[in-house]
Amino acid sequence: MKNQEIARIFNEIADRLEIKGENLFRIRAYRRAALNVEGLPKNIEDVPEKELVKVPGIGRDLAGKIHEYLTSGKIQAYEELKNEMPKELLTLLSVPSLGPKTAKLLYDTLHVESLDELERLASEHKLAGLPGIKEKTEENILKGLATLKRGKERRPLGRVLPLAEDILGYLRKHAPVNNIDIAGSLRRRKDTIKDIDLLATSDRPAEAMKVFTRHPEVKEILAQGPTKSSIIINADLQVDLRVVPRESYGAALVYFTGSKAHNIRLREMAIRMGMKINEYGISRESDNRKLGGEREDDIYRILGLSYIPPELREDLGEIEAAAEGDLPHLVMPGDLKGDLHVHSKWSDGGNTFEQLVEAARELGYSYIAITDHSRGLAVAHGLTVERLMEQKREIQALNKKLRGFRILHGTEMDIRSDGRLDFPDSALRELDIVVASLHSGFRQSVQQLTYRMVSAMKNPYVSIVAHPTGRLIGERDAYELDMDEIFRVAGETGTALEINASPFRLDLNDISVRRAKEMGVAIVISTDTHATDQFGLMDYGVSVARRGWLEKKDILNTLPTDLLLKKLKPQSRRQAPAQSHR
DNA sequence: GCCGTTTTCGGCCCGACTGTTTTCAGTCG
Repeated sequence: MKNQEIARIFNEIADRLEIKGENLFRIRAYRRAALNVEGLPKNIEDVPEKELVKVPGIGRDLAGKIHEYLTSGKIQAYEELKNEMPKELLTLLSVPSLGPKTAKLLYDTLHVESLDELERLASEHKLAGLPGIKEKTEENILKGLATLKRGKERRPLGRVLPLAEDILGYLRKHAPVNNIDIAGSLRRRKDTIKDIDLLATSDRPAEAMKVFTRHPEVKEILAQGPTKSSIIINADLQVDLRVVPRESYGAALVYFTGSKAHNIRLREMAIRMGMKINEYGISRESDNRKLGGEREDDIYRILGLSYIPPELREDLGEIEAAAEGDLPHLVMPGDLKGDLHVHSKWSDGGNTFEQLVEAARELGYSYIAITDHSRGLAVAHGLTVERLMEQKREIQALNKKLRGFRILHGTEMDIRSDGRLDFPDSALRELDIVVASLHSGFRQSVQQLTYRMVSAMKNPYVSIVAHPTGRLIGERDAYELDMDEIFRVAGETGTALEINASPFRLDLNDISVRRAKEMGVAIVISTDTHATDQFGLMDYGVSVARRGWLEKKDILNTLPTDLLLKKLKPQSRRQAPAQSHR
């Protein structure tokens, strides 16, 4: 998949141009193009050269550069840029408070090109005296370096959201705020989060800020003004609070929810229509008359757009769709009728069937699939065929006692490193549902890994592939897979792909989900629950689905039990299986 | 470098805060 490679190159070109002090709009053009190429729901290699200019933010020049890269593997202009300054210099931009101007200044005057050098010079006070730099700036650079070292990586959504909700609760209780909400990428439910943005209205903003900066978890106050303050909490996470007048709350929510690219598009639209948008509202340019801004919907309505849910606000086609009235009706948490990936005490889960059923019923589900590990996964007490059949009898007996609820009997079957499956077809035939997944050989070649997945999907009994790319956020990258081939075979064989809702997986991710939908692949959202309290993770999976533009109808486990079983492969269980695949 | 209901030139989102500044530049979101 070249989309990411091209996006990375465009971003690096933007970084380099920024340090060179090039035209800011040219730089922005590269960044916007990078975003759009990365978020493109298609493999860029499949886009004909002439169609490239139809991608938003791609004009004749960038289309040429993309074509050049796809055909020759290089971009001449990029190669030339690379010769102008060392790559390490770009790492300076990752230091908070240090931007392109300072990076250029440091490089030009002191030839600083690495973080180590920067740290040495700053701590020896060799920077003070340069134009615009004094002691305080040195201090801030050292602080920024420390922040960077602590690992200011983006954190998994599932780690950050609970922290944000705690702070929100605290402020609701102790600060004089009227409205208060989470904004930023957290509200858009991105899978990783850099900081927490909060937005509030208050009759006593100064006091609200005081309460905020005295939160018991505050480690450091970065900035404190009458309308905006920033703190670092003990979890080493930045939290910003912004206070706006009540009549501006909606406009400010749009503004601080972002994304930046989405906002820029909205503003450009407004300008074309003779209006202006800022965080205080939307107004007419000619006489400055304010047209709206108290409610978020005002902004979209006045621009002639339908309301765009936060998860879609990435400038990846949602504005065009909203203008056409073509936005998807995104799936909602309440649409899910059951969970199709659940572990019990029989393998590495913590609960009995009865406990799992009780917890699932409390969520309003009408089914769960018990999918304990297969024998190959000995560390997780994988089941042998005999145990699997014993489990089947127990589930059948329990199902007879249940009213309005059904346990589906399944397995999370290991796909072995040579592509063979861990259970024979004669065993799989006995199950309601077969979830297949990889647990080993992650470093194999793209061809071998793809072959294993494809082999599994071609088996007539394999209904779902779980956590298809194997990524663990912040710990392990996705396997090297030919995703287009995976999607193609999934569509062809009617195998569903899973959005694993564990916040450390969220796999498939948003971009893949959207691609999968384009290619006609059915999706399920499952929690991979190992203990009853993990059923609640489903909402994270729903967030991914929403960011991937999925509607209720795109997701199999929004169906009632009978329809689900009809849609799941194999569609007719009584038919004799085709020649089994090994 | 992109883009067009001001369309092939001349615009391009906008404001808060900080630190360095006598009025503003840099960074951030």
